[in-house]
Amino acid sequence: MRLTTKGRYAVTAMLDLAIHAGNGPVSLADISERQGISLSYLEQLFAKLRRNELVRSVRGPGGGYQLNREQQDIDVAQVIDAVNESVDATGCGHTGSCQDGNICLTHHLWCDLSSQIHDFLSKISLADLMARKDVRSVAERQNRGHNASFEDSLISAKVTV
Amino acid sequence: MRLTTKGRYAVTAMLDLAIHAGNGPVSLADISERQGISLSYLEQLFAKLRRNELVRSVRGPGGGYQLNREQQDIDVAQVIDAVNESVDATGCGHTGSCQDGNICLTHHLWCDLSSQIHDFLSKISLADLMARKDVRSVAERQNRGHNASFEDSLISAKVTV
DNA sequence: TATAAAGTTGACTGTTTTAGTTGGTTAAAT
DNA sequence: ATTTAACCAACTAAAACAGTCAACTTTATA
Ligand code: FES
Ligand code: FES
Repeated sequence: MRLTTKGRYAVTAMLDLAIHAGNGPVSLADISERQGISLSYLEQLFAKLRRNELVRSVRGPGGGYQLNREQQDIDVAQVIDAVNESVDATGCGHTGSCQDGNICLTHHLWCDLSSQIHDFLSKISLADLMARKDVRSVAERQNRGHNASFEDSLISAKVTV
Repeated sequence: MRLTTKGRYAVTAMLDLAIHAGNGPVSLADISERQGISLSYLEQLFAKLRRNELVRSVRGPGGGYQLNREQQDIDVAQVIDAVNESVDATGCGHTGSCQDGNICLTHHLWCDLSSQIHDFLSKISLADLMARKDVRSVAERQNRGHNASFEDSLISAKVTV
């Protein structure tokens, strides 16, 4: 199993997208600056997120990305799966064959663990994360010194630029 | 976070050790053959397991490794930690500083996930695994064609070779 | 219509980790 | 003395990770 910066970046970026939704599309350049993630790396990640239909893109000036579903309908497991191709703790991809075709001694343990992790992550939506106090305070900090504050972006929702 | 074959091998090997305990020390060569794990790789893993006092070694002919505690006092989390140095899902090592010194947007999420995984794995001991039907049947299969059957090894416990 | 902002794509790179291998050296039992 | 097996250190091939770079397409707007 691998949960590295790739998956973490993806979730962080999606959360950033959720937080700054309402002002039209969010550009990767903005996310890059706010979250400190390489722009080119974000491009790779969003290519996968788009293929998995978690985001949609708007090209051209003023373009960027938007969530393709409601915030409560996107959970963390989906995001990680999209960039990571599975949060699987088994060595056999659930086929039960890492002992020259046979099941190994600990196969069921890793199956259990996998579903444990997946359950936990799939119960957390972007909306849930948005509601957390710690997330909101970090988001506010990140917006200080930028074009718009967090409060602004909440208030000015739907106002065309 | 990383849970790869390294951690899986370690748990599998420890479980093999637990299953074949009672006949005196178990050699890495036996584990290697039964579990299909490279002998040299096992040596590296057991060096770490020994440093973490999960196993003790007996050198010389007839030597090998033994569990250093009761089976119910060794849990899966301890084994993985020993070879992996932490099952940590955060990018900052719990220090809260992967945003140039500051806490990132998703820090708490990864902290929660880390403790979730650790909790799950630390509640499973080698004794628990031994008791599982799927483990016992795999162990029996692995012992067919070898020097001693699983039943034998249970019965002939304490009988010096 | 020209320009610039943005997404899209592919190839490329340095580093780290994995999963080993090779080749020895001790320690203990026969 | 020989054999068995743990111990140890250095090395390696392959993969994954994290990121860069360059070229291209689409589209808003001046
Ligand atoms: S992990 Fe599935 S067979 Fe080993
Ligand atoms: S994961 Fe801890 S600060 Fe980002």
